[in-house]
Amino acid sequence: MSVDADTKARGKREETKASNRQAIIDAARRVFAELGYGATTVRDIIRATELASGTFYNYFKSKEEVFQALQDETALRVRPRLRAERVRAKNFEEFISGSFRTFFDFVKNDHTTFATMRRNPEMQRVRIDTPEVVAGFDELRVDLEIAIGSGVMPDVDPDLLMASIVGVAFEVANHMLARDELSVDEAAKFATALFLGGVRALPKRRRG
Amino acid sequence: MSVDADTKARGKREETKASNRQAIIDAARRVFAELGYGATTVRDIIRATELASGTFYNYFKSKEEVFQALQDETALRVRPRLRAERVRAKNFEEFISGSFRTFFDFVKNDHTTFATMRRNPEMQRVRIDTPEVVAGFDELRVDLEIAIGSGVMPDVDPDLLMASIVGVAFEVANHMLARDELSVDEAAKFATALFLGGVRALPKRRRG
Amino acid sequence: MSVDADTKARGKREETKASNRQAIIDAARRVFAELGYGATTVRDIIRATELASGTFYNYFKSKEEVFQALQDETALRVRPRLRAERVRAKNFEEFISGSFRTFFDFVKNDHTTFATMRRNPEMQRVRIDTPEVVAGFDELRVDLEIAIGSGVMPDVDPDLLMASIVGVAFEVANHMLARDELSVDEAAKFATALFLGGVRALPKRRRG
Amino acid sequence: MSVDADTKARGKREETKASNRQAIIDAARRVFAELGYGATTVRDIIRATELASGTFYNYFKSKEEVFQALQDETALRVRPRLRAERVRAKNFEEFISGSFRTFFDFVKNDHTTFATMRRNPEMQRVRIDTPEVVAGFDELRVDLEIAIGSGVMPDVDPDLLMASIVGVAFEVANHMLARDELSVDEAAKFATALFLGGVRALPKRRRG
DNA sequence: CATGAATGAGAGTTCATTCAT
DNA sequence: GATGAATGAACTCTCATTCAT
Repeated sequence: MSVDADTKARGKREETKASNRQAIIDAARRVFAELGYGATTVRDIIRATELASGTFYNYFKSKEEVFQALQDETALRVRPRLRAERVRAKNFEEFISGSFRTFFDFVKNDHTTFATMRRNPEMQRVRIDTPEVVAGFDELRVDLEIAIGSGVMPDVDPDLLMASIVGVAFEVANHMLARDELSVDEAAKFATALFLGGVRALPKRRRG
Repeated sequence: MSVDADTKARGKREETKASNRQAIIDAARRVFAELGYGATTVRDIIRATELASGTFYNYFKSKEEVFQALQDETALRVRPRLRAERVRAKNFEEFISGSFRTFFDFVKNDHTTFATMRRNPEMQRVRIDTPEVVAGFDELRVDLEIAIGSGVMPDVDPDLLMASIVGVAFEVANHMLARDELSVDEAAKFATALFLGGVRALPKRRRG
Repeated sequence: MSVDADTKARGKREETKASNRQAIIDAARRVFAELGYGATTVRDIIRATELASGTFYNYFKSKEEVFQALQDETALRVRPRLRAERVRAKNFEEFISGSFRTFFDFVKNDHTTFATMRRNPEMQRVRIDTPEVVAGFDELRVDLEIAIGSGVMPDVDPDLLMASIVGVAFEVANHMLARDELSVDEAAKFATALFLGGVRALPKRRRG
Repeated sequence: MSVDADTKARGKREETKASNRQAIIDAARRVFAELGYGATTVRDIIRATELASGTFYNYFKSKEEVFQALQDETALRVRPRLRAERVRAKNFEEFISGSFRTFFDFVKNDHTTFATMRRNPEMQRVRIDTPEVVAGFDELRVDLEIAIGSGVMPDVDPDLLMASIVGVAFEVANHMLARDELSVDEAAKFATALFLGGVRALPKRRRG
């Protein structure tokens, strides 16, 4: 067998492998969105693929692991966009406005993923933040600290500001999905105005 | 056996009946806080009481139901306080500041319940909102609408404002629990300032 | 409900409980005998009872545990008989002869149990000694030591003598079951003669 | 590439083929010794080699088959030694003494194999005799019959004598491994004396 | 012939729920 | 109304085996 053939063989194998992994993640995304995290079983996920039950375990150890992979994948898809937006920002308004607009845009267009975080059959809203998601929060906090350091923003508590932005982002996104007539633009304008007006009024940090 | 004893016995029994229900709820609160909602089983809950497994079903139909009862109990404990605070408010500042202060105060002192929303064994943050909790959000929205109607507050979108308040409240509460040195007072001051400053800047509602 | 009724209720319950446990052990005995230890699954055992699958786990944690219970039950049934025989013995001949006869008798009449130790579908012989069985070996060793101490038997190594008796007992029993024409009496006579003749020739113990 | 290299490659390949089989058997021996027969899976065995899972099936059909191959290999290593010892024997004493000594010697020095028969995770002793091992027993029986035929030994039941010898051999070997201070020599002396003394006392065979 | 991912039967086990006591 | 064992559907996961590469 020539090197070429070998390479091709390897290529085919790894291709299948990657596509199977993706198939499982995609199925998981759909099923989580439909049933909610708690009610979903590993069986539900494989049933939603064309793979055999055992195959799931070649890729993930458990429901938790595939969920995490799913959240991480999502986070890794949004985070660069958000970062780019913040880096490009020339002032605080652009920083805030770009962030919210990008996030709401993503939520509107990647409905399924975000829905996972929201619904289950018992009508309870569930939100789970995986480490990768939390890392995205952290990135925001760091950028806020930089903005404070460079004088673009007043010296407020970056932790609490980050928390507030995240809280507003998720809750408003939720309402946007629930109320169809609310556009990305309106949602972003609302959240941006709240923070532009609010930040000026925030207490300056104690120096510890 | 005297009539007194009989009466006492009857009284005792009804007391037991009520206290069994409470015992289950209390056990559920502890177990949910320890294991997280998803990992908790009905068995775990009864094991944490002195009752037999069958007894559970004299009071609740399922894990979902007891969880709901638990959340409802909590919500019913906070909601009147929050309502009272808002009713007593003579202006928008008192409205906002009283709400946040009351909520953060509750979170700090009723740690366990709020923890349920945060912990699970995989270090992920989980938040579940039951209908009763959502009803509390609704109450806030209604009060916001009243405040807008009476001119105490500018005519902003009450849905989005409510969502923002809720988002900030939960996220900042989370940070308060994570960062021990952050006091209820500081947290409340931060959130209050954000909204006092922010609301003025919010876009006025379109008339539809 | 009167105390009587209470007692009766309790009685019925515990009766069922005990009989279920016994039903599982009996089924296990049959199934192990037929399939051998290795090939037997917990499911095979419950299928051989009229109980539901989950019920098994109210009584035993695993195949190992039920097997042990089974072996122990057996050992506890034979050991007293063997002990009685040895205690009744007025000399070494009666000691040995009574032991072998009792053991072979038991094997012949409790065919099923002993078979468990012998066959599995791959034609391999399997023997598993649980702690309770080993305890029976120990009892024999202690009785041998007593016999040596009282001068009834020469001062040979009781460990090795016990091991030899056990080895001969199991192997000869095996052959007795394989060869139908071999009677308990013949088997016992053979083994007894071997040890009566052999013990005299054994090396005396080194004094350490 | 020269003819030499080609030849070498071919030789290497066949060598590999043979050595793969041996590698599997060796791995099986180690794994069985560690986990016991029942708990060992084919996966455990291949994991203990450097081969891929599919490769296993080029050499063996199942766990049973590799176990059998392993036992056979072992039996084939001991049986010729035992046979040689018995053939060389000039009288009954040498016959018996040589057999036990050889067996105990083997057990002491090939610890691992014998351990398979003894250990399992639950502290129970397990003994499994494969057909090849049983064939070794048979060889002994045939040699006993020859010895009887040639008048070297009294006319006792060769089946039962063989069974007794095997029983004593395995049990005493077990004790030898458990009690470190017991030497091969002492064990062999004990077993030999038992049978030398015992055989004289054994009942003569009925003529059927 | 080696590889190692896919397969899917089936083992072990859990658990909400029922129901005789 | 309390009890707790029985139930059995359904889940998680393993593993021998196959087969495309």
